[in-house]
Amino acid sequence: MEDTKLATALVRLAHLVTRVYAEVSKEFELTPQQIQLLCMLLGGSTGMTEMSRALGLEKSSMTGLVDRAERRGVVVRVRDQRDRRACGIELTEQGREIAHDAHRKVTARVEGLIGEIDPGDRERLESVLVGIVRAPHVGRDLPQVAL
Amino acid sequence: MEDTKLATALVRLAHLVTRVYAEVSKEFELTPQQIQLLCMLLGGSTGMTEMSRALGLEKSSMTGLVDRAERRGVVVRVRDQRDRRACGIELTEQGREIAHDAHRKVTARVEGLIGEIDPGDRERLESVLVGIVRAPHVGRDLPQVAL
DNA sequence: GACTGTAGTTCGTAGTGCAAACTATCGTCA
DNA sequence: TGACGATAGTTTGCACTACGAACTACAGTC
Repeated sequence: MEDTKLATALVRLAHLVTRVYAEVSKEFELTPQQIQLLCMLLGGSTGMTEMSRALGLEKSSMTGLVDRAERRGVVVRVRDQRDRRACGIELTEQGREIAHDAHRKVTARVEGLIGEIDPGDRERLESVLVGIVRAPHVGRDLPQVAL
Repeated sequence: MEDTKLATALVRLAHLVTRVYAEVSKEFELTPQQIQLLCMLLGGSTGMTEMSRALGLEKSSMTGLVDRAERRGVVVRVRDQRDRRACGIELTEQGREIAHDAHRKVTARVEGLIGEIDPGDRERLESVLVGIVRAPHVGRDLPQVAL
């Protein structure tokens, strides 16, 4: 009988946030994965391999993801001059706008989920969560500008 | 410049939990959706429509999900005697075991993520999170035995 | 210049999720 | 009783996600 209530609440909360994410994505007629890609790119453009590590995907999965995002005009592949095998993924103007808007909307709605809470509780929650999210075994492969 | 740090941390947490969920699912050679279905059924068997509402899916999506779960021998469809259109979804013995194990593993690993925190903080957090997860605009369509 | 490693892509497969159209049954009301 | 609208599930076609294995093309090295 471990103390499992907190973990359970966190899991449920995560599911909730995932739904918010999905709903916001739909507003832009993009998938959550595509939106995540865009938000990640706000932290700067990267190559396919690096991005696939950041997203926790096989690189073969990246190809399709970027293909579809490119078809929608939100990113472009830019051939690397020094290494002609590699290419960078970059946001288009439209992609950047969407990324910002989506980021704003998601955080706003998640704030809405949280609702009114005691400022002290908020701070405590914040520090605990930031601690979790920054944990070493976690951070390695984790996004910089996640969302 | 709203206070967005907490929301951002929550979004990242959601992504983390999603990964944990995916990793645990893989240990059972099932998909996260299938595991979620099983965990939900721990709260009692239901019909397709009710479950689709609980999972936030169209009922047409449920058909396939249950088909595949049934093929893997973790659930069965049981024709309703009173209403011959309807059918209940029930866990098989194997399904129930997997559901319990997966539930345990997920909560254990999420507990691991949380790490050491002050017992007072823990209680505080618990009550805050439970409050959020139970919020009215949320609970309506939400799982009972979520995870 | 051959060799090994790395960056991305291609292909086949399984699964997710939707919307629209459909089947079968239920409950009601005339 | 028999027509009718509502409800429970299924089917179909589509777009997307994700994987692993095999592949192409280039890079760096010995």
